[in-house]
Amino acid sequence: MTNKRSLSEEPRSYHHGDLRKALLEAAVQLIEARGLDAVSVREVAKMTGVSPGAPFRHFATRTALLTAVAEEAIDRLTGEINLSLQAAADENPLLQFRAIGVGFLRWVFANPTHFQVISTRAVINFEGSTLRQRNDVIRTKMTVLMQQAAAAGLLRTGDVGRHQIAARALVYGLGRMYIDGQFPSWELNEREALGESIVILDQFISSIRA
Amino acid sequence: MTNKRSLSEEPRSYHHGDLRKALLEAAVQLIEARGLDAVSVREVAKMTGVSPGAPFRHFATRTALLTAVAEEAIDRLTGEINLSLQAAADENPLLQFRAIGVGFLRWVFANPTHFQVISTRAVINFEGSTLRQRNDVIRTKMTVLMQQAAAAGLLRTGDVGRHQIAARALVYGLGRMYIDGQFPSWELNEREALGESIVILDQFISSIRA
DNA sequence: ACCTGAACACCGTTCAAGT
DNA sequence: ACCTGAACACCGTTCAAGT
Repeated sequence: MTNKRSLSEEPRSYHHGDLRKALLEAAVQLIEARGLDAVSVREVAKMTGVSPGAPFRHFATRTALLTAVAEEAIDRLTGEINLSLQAAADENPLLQFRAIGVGFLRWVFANPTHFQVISTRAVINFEGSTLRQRNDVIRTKMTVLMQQAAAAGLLRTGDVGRHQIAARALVYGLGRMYIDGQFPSWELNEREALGESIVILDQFISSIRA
Repeated sequence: MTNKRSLSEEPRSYHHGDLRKALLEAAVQLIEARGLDAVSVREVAKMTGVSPGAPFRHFATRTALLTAVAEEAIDRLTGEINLSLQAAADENPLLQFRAIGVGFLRWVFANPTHFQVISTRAVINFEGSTLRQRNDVIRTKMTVLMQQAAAAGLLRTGDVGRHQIAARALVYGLGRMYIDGQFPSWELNEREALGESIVILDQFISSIRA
């Protein structure tokens, strides 16, 4: 808040100190308030008090702006998953694997619009960013835990790699069904949705457990 | 093709005979060729050879146009599922339930952009259309089959309703992961994706079978 | 170095006027 | 009844010009 403006003047000039950051914050606000489609570079510029062309000094395209939002978002998602993993640090590998799913679901249901930004490829530049690598960190953890679970004889039958994809598709599907508005169809209101989703995950975990 | 134009004239006038249909076809072409975001009412009008305002005589908004596309799409999806169900007519309820999933996956992997139109609520008017009812037809079938499977002692433990949601979330998640470009992460190329997805579904079905 | 503000080629949507 | 074509208020993006 208190930076480069040399003296006590109104914040009316074109010095934000950190326009980049201000633009990202405005974009997040706009997503939260009016949805992903409502995010226009011009509106974000207006909210930040700069001219329509100014954001392009910091983000080459609208996609680049939203990709930056997605990178922030995936960091927070990873954080939530790590919290959940820590809380399960003393459990067996299968329950740690489950904890990843729980962390994912918690974050998605608490931050639906951020999940939308991460998961909707049309709106971000997944490859030309750090998103793939950040995603891979989580996936690698899942793989390791699944293999440990198999090695420890915790799993029933079936292919381990496919159990892993199934688990991923299950929680991803639950999250997408939520943001795609498919839960009302299933006679679940949104308040129960997270709890139900965790129960469903647990039932899946049970069904693959030895 | 041969209708209201009274005599042999160039099709240059504003009589398409069925402009509504022509607009829908153009929209589908555009989605197929350049993706959902590329669908603008103006472009669809241009492809059909009419003025920018003409489509609004048939579809009140861009959303209404895409909702009509979605209604067509869900009919084809239902058709594919029914085909799959017929092929499994002699099987037990659990395998018929599986057949719904297989039909869904087949259709999604063959028509990814149509699936995107159906599933992306932001772009269509789900409630103000017949989409919910058409969706309910399939869901009701799933519910009936699941209950029959339970009654016939075909299921292992767990809550039947939750197995049903899990199955739905699993195939929905696989479909969305596909159109969201998440399969490369899982070291699956797109050609193998359908086959793998069916194997994963089968593994899930196995895990809930008695 | 960073931002302004005009400009360009697009949008969705409306509506008087034409046939 | 159905379509045209101009108009309005928006877009994303570029770029000379200002500070």
